[in-house]
Amino acid sequence: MIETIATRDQIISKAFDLMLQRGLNGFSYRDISEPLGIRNAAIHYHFPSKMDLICALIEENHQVLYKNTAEYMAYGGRAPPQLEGLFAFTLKQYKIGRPICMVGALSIDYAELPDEIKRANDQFMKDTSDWLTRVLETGREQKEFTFQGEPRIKAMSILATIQGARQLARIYGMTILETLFGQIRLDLGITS
Amino acid sequence: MIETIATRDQIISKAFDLMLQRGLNGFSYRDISEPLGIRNAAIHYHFPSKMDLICALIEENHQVLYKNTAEYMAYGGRAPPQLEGLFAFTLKQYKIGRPICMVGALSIDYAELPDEIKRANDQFMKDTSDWLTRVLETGREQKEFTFQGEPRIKAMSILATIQGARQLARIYGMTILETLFGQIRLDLGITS
DNA sequence: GAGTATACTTACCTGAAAGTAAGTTAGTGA
DNA sequence: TCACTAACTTACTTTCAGGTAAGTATACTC
Repeated sequence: MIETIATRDQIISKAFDLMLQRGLNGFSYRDISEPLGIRNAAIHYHFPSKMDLICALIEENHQVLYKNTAEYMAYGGRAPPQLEGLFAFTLKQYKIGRPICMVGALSIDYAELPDEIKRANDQFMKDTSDWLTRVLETGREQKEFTFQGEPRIKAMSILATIQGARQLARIYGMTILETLFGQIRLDLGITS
Repeated sequence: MIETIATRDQIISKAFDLMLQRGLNGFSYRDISEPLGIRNAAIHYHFPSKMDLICALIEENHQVLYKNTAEYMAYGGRAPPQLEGLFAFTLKQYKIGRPICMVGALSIDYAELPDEIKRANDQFMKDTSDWLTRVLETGREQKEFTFQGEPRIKAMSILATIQGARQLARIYGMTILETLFGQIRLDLGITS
């Protein structure tokens, strides 16, 4: 009994890493079971189908994100440190072997995904862009950021840049992330 | 004999579409052979291994790009229309069922790719970023663009944004592309 | 008209993927 | 202590992936 929860958690942890390294179709049950020293059927016991597993991973993604972003996603305070928190989170994920984000991992097969996963993913995107929109609005009011156009669109643009930067980091390594975060700062008129 | 060239071209054309829809591991020989009414072995005849096919697709990507970009990639002239050419090309590709670019299709498995493919891909990225860097330099000299920092880094940042935008377009549809191109224009101080 | 190369096809192979059904074992509760 | 359940394993199935070997039809060459 006491082992069970640990096994389920180990499966999720391993699958989560694999998903954020290789994407939805880039890993198999074997890639999970072998390193954990269990059988494929043990995974099926906890997650009857692969989609059930993916659903659990999206849930896990929420958990990880909210755990890691609670500090900087808090309302109020200065905007620049909140943006820096997003950059730091992205770099940290890269460093611990999770170079792509869940949205990137899902995007290629998005059309074929079940509605449940789509909804969870859409909610995640909405939460993130809502948060960044508020940060940009706050930063503009506080005269910490300067940018043209609507905060919501600028937020999507920054998220797209980070998405793209993570893809480029597969090719060029981590420095491209730091370089492009620097450009985002410059574009926002952050001088320090 | 006369049919042969057509078959090889049909394989490349079909595989190219599939690659830019589903990525490197998102399609099989069957996905190519069935719609063309040929056998898998016919593909193996023209491309002994899948990697041979991928190499040919990268070559095809060069051809398509240079064919489509000859006008706007020409040296000289005003910078804004050249940038618009890149936006128009990206939108066109999306419309004809090629939502992701070759770099995006390869990036997820980049580490495992043979050196030949890596080199070809790196050269492609270099050509593209060199070109965009020149466009930005020209635009700044002509006082058509305003932006902070080095043109090379700003160019990478724009390419990253487009990459990310294409991913987001899988979820939100084509409008997000146009919206984010609009933001890139605003960020470059293009008012018209 | 015979030989040869090209462009395939048919018929196979091996491996791996997801998934299932039927056992097995250890703890739980009555 | 006996039935029950959770958490597995063993052993299997089906499907599909990439790949190969041997045969065949057509056209091209001498």
